[in-house]
Amino acid sequence: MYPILLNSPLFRGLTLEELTLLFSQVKHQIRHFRTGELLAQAGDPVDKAILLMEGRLQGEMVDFAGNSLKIEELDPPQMVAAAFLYGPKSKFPVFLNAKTDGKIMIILKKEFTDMLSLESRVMVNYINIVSGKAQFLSGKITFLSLRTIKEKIAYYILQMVKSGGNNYVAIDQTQTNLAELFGVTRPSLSRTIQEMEKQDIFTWSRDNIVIKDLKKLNSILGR
Amino acid sequence: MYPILLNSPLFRGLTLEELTLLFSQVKHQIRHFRTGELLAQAGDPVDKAILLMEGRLQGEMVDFAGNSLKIEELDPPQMVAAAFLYGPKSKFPVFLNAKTDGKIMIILKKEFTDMLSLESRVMVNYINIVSGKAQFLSGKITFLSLRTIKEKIAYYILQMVKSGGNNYVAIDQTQTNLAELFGVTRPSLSRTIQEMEKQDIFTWSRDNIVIKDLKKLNSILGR
DNA sequence: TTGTAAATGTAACAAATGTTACAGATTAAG
DNA sequence: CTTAATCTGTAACATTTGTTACATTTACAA
Repeated sequence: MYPILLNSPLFRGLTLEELTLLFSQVKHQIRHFRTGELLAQAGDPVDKAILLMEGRLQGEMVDFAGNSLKIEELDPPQMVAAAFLYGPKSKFPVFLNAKTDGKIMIILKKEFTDMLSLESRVMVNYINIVSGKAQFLSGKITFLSLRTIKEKIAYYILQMVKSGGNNYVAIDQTQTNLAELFGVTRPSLSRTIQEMEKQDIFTWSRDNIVIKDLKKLNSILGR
Repeated sequence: MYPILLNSPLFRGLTLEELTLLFSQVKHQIRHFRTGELLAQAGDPVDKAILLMEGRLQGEMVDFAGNSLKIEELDPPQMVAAAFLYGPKSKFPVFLNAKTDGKIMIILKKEFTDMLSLESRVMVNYINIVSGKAQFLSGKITFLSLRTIKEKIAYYILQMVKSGGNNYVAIDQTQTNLAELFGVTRPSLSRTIQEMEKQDIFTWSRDNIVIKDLKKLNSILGR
C-alpha cells in the first residue's frame, strides 16, 4: 500500500503485507503539500505523528529576533520531529517548510500510541529512533563542552583513532567543513593545526593525519 | 510489592495491584550494592534496564586522559541511563558508582521490551522519559551554541521573560552559579553584565533584572 | 551588633579566537 | 593542459574571554 514506508526506520523489519494489515487497523490520513507551504510553526503542540513520504521538508530554527538560525533538511521516508511527539514539552522545535511538493502521512497521537502497542517491532523501532536522537545530542554536547580549539581537534582525532585503532586517521572532511562543525572560523582552525604540528603532536596533510605523540594528544583533554 | 517504584516516572499511573501483577509476569531481579562499588563502566553494552530503588548512584563522565569530567547523581526511584538501553550505540555513557549502600532492580532488555508491549502505560511512560531527555539535551545545545557571553545573557533573560511576560525577571541564582551554568568564568560574566547595564539594556540587581530596552536585548541574538 | 563567609565589582594583563585580506596550492572540469 | 573554483597557509590586528588578585558589599549566624 505504501511501499515507501517499508524503508523507513519506523517500519523496519515489517513485510509489505504486515504493513498493509497494520494500516488497515490504524487510522491515518495522507496530505499533500506544495512548495513553500508552512506545515508547522515552532511552538505548535505536537499531537500527531508526521511521516514524510514524498518531497523534501526543511526545518528552520528561529531565534528571538525572528532570524533564521539553523536549517535542517528532511528526506523521505522519515518521521518529523520524532523526539517531540511525547515528553513534557511536546512542542515543535522548528518551523517546518516544504522545499518541494510532496506528501505526508498523519497519524494522531492516540492512534500512534495504539499502533505502538499493537506491533511491538514498530514500538522498538520508534524507541530506537528517539534513543538514537538522545544519544546523538548527548555526543554533540560532549563536543560542544570542549572549550578550546585544541581540545576539539584532539577529541576529534581521538574519536577517529578509536574506531580505526592505529596512529593514522583518514580525513574525508575539508578544514573548511571541520571549522563549521567545530563552530570556529577556518583561519583559527588552520592556525591551531599548525601550532599543534609544530609541537610534534601530529602531521596533518590533506587526506590523513599521522599521530606522532599520542600522550600529548591525550593530555590536552586532561583537566 | 515494590511500592517505591510506584513513584517512579516509569510506572506512573499504575496501582500497586497492577504493578504487582506486572512483576509477576516480568522476570526481574533485585541486586544490592555497597558504597563505592562500580556498577558499570563507560562503554559497557547496555543490555538490561536498571531501576534504582534505594541508595544513591553517581555517574562520572571520564575523558580520554582518564580524568573525571562531569558528575551526575541519581536518586531513587529513577531509571539508570534510560536513553541508552535502545538506539544504535547502546553503550553506557558514564562510569556508574555507588555513593551509598542500596539496591537496584534489573530487567533484561528482552523482558523489558516485553513489559512495554504488555502494559502500554509503561510504554508511554518510558517513551516520555526518553523523549524528555532528548528535549532537554536539545535545549542544552541551543544554549551551548550561543557564542558570546552577551548572547547567553540575552537568551537567559528572554527565556525567563517568556514564562513571566513582563519586563521584570526574578533571579534565584547567584552570578557564581550562572557563570558555571553558562560555562564561563565569574569575572567575565560580571564584566559583561556591567557592560550591558552601561548600554542601558537592563539593570541587574541581586534578586531581579529589569529590562530597559527589549529591542536591544533581542537584537543581540539576531544574526 | 559584630564577625565571617559568600557574593560581587573591578582592574591589569594574558591567552584564545575572530576578522579581514591576500597568496599559494590543489582539485576538478573542460 | 589550462582554467576556474575551492581549499589552505599566513599575517596583522581587533575582540572576547580567561586569569589573578584584591576591594567592596551583602547575608547570616553568633
